[in-house]
Amino acid sequence: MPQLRTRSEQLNRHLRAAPQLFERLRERIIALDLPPGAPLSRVELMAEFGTSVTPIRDALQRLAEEGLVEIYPQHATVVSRIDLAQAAQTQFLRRSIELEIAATLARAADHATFDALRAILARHRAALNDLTEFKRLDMRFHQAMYEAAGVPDLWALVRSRSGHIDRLRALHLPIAGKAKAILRDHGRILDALEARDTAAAQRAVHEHLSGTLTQVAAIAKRHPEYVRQS
Amino acid sequence: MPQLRTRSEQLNRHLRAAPQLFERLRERIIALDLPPGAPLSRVELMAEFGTSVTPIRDALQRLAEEGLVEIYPQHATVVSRIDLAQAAQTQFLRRSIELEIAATLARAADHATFDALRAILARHRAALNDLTEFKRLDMRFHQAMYEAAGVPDLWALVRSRSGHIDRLRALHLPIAGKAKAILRDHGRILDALEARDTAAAQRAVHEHLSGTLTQVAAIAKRHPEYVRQS
DNA sequence: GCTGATGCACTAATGCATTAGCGTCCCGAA
DNA sequence: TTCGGGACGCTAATGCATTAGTGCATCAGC
Repeated sequence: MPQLRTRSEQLNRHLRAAPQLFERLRERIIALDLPPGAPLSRVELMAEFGTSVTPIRDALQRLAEEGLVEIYPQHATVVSRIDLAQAAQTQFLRRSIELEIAATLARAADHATFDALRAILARHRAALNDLTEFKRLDMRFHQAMYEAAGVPDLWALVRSRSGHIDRLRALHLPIAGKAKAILRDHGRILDALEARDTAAAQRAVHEHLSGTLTQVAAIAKRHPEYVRQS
Repeated sequence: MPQLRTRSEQLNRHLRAAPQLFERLRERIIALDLPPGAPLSRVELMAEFGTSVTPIRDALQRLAEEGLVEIYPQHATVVSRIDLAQAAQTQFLRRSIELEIAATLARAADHATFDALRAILARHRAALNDLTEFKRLDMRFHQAMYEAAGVPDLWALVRSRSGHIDRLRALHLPIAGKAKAILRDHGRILDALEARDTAAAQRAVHEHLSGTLTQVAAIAKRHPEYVRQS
């Protein structure tokens, strides 16, 4: 993780062009506002953001490292198609980490940790009808487990690799009862952790993270132009 | 993972300046040829590699994303100190993934996979006295497991995050019998996988990956100037 | 008269703008 | 169907603006 060293760097970070461009483009790609296959013309981006090519190049290179854009040197830069293999590997990654986090917390988490997680879960339950807040607290719950297990950077890692999965989620149809299932899963995980039952906690994590990508086949058929043929 | 699209890109990739600079600098940092704290002056690098600042800037930014250099804007760019917290998190990451890989392979690997792993292990045993080949085959064994489990990109991910650990390894004293312990561990893992004994395979993986960072405290005391004070 | 602090100017290094060079793809003609 | 020319746009080079750190000079206080 690049840390912020000086006070002025903290102030300037949001003034620097390239990171801002990266974030804004990333959001638009993940929201499918920039759909897979869309060309990313540097001259258009120059006009839109009022910068020169250098910050744009930097942002596009970072996006390419996350797999969200593909740069064909000397030819073009386009939004990448959704790579189901990459999405599956990221899901494997996340499941691996969170299973191990569950084992760690079941063994060694203290009361303050459980209190913090319960507090998040309570707020999460209260946000059942506020979709953006619900999503935020969903992530917050997982992030808190990463931090409690001493691996906060791995949360950032998983997030940074989730571009393809996030785009699949954006194509998901809203499923009735999905939110309640999430709350139920989080509650089960927490109960098992507090009971120091490693196996139960891992089962709950496994189940929680297995349901996410059930519709992929249907999505791939509904939007073949969005999915990489491989 | 950025994939190579066109034939000529594959050819030119090794001609492009920035990736070459990145690789060479990375090797020198990991080998401690460029020790923590060493300044990376653009003008010196320009003179040394015969390019302009743009490829150098690209390479340094990629190194910064991997945590191997720290860029203080308008001031300096230096090789980062070894971050023990980051190293521990990377080790957690690797252990998490390989435990899950072990579960996957114990459940579903076929004979061809085991044959391939046994072949690598045999060559590995034969390379007991060739250090560089031994290290190469060590990595090859793990990489083969990632590939067999269907997550080849996660191997690249772990590798790319291993900079701090690799530098710790470079400071390790050679331990008598270390190589034989590695071979024994790999053999145990493979035996358990072939016996479809998930628990035993995971125990073997856990033990194999636990011994790596035993000397950290001693190293931090021997080379305090190399380690980030946190 | 001496010591310490404050302020200003200078140096150095990065981010960004601008420009040149060159490879790739497309399209039309043979 | 194949080959060549041209447009497109990505990489690299060069120059400029901004900013952090440093050192010296000046001034106030003892």
